[in-house]
Amino acid sequence: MSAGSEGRRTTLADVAARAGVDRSVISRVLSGDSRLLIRDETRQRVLDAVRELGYRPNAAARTLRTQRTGTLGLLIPDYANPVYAEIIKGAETVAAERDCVLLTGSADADRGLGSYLDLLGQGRVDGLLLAGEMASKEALDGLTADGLPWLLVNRTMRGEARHVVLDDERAAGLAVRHLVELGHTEIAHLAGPSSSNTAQRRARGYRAALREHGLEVPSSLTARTDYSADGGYRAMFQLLDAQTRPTAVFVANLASAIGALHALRTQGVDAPGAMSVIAVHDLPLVEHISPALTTVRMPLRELGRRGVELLSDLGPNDTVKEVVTGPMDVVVRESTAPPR
Amino acid sequence: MSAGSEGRRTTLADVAARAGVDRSVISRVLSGDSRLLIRDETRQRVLDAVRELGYRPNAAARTLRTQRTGTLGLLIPDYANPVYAEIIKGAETVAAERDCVLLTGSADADRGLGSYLDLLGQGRVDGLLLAGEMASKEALDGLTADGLPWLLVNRTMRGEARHVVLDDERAAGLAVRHLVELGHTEIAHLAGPSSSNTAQRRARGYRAALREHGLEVPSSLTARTDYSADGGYRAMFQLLDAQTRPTAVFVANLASAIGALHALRTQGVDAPGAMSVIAVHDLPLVEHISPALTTVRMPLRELGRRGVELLSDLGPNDTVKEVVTGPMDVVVRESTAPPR
DNA sequence: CTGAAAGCGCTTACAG
DNA sequence: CTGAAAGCGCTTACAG
Repeated sequence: MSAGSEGRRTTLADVAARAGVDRSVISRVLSGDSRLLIRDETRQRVLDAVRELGYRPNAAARTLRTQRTGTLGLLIPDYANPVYAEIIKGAETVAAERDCVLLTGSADADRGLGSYLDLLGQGRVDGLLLAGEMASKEALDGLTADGLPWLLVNRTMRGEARHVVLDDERAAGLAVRHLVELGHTEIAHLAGPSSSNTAQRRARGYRAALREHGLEVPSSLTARTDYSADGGYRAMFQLLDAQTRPTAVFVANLASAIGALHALRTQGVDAPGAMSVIAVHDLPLVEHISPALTTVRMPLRELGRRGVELLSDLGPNDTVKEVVTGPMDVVVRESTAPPR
Repeated sequence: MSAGSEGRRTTLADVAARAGVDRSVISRVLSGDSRLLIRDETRQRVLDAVRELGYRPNAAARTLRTQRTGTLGLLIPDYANPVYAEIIKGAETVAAERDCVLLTGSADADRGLGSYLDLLGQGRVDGLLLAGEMASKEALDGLTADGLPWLLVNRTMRGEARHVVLDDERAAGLAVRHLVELGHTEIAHLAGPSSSNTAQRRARGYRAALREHGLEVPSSLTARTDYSADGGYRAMFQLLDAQTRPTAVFVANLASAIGALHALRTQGVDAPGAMSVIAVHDLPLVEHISPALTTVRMPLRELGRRGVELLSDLGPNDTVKEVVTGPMDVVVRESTAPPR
């Protein structure tokens, strides 16, 4: 299919020669230029030549000329976190619908936003989605100064009005309500790291929901996890040592909940008999552990979708603050039950 | 830091004007051209101007000129599969070391290699890593015809000599040996999908290891999973219904093993008392489920690393077949024990 | 020691 | 209806 021997790719000039027209005509036919007046016969010759030669426009040349790359960047902290897997999927789907490439990369403490940007150089992406905690305010202002649109995904930042997030307060509220409706009054929170934006919002939602239901909010009922299973394991031990032991715990993420269940087993505390457990986020796996975990399912794909949609229409100096309103529901399984 | 008001980015011409030299001099200073003879004083003026203006080369222009993008593509079937998360991490690390961007994307039944390539257009990547089963032989030959180097990662393909894989046969052998050393003689296999390359190699390794230890290889002791937890759950039920119930099972991947443990609980079969379970791959999570899963830890990061290393040095017509020789070991936890 | 010039492959305003 | 020309921002062989 491709022209002759490998080595040189087909360019517009090749197609033009074959179709017997100027390069510019090929370009306009392919871009669907409406102001182009062309005989059907000529158009057909052009399209045939394109097909026969397997022509595909050179991305670098097009970008250099148009100053648009057709690429968006997505920076995440960790591929191993299934939360980001879902966000990526949603984002890729919309990007593909819009004939746009999504360039996903990871950054962490070692390799932060700065090193990612060094790699990207200038003009590799038309905009940047930043999911997670790795970007400093200075770095973001640097992006703005460079004229590169960016958008925070799944986090907010003081003094920056460019984010799309989920309703983490509401998720916490749903979890607490589920536990209250089961009859629980001593409801603990296994909170994520205080530096994490989602953790802050889930903790805030937890406290608000307790108050709303007329319950006290003793600080002894909150323990911290770093969002890992190990962290959840250790934090659950803390809760079990508290003055008054809770009968239920709202856990800020899945991995911590799995660690928490482990701690309960270790200590011979029956779940859900002596301790109900509900966590934010859902995965097929949690149906298969014991007890199967009750969760609050979050619209993560929708979050990724909206991220790309908003970023596509965002100028470098625009602002946007959006809370995704996708479906969010409590998936009741075995790990929650009335207190006994 | 960036020059003046946002809108136009700094180009070589801006830097040249500031430093009072020709654009070509700036370019050669930055690229470290050894044949460039330049006074220290001039060099310093150039570097100062670069720094003061925050100049970064335009990627598209450089690519158009050099025909190199400094970008490698990595195509995976599914971000939610932690196996690929590890491969990506290894690949990104090496790519960053080599000042190269890794563009990761996913393709599946709906959006296959073809649509990914359509998005990439021409000249977006210097090479392509393909991890998983989504590429047909025709598509690969198309890449070769286009002069684009590619490499299969974690899979082989008949008639194509361009892959880097793990030693799945050896992993299966280690698992079987662990079970044999515990005293098991009725060892089943919960195999991955017959279409999957890794699944085939693990199944082959399983059979070879049984024979090596002088054990029979009855086909009734193999059941199929689609690599999901649900699949493992269903497949375990099949094994439990077999004529002679095995005392141990070697499971082809983690998710299936978690489903299999669930099936055992459901049927009241004690693990490891009545059934030992060992699976390929390892994750922090499996330490926290009950029973904590015995696994064969695979050098997935090393696989990603080698993928990028090999691809970087690969011409479009070269061949390479490599088995990664990273550390691979049995992590003994609670799910395996002597038969009772 | 440094500069002028060509050209990578496109797109698009303009000319006829 | 179609073509000629300029120019996006680099790199590099060549000239002096």
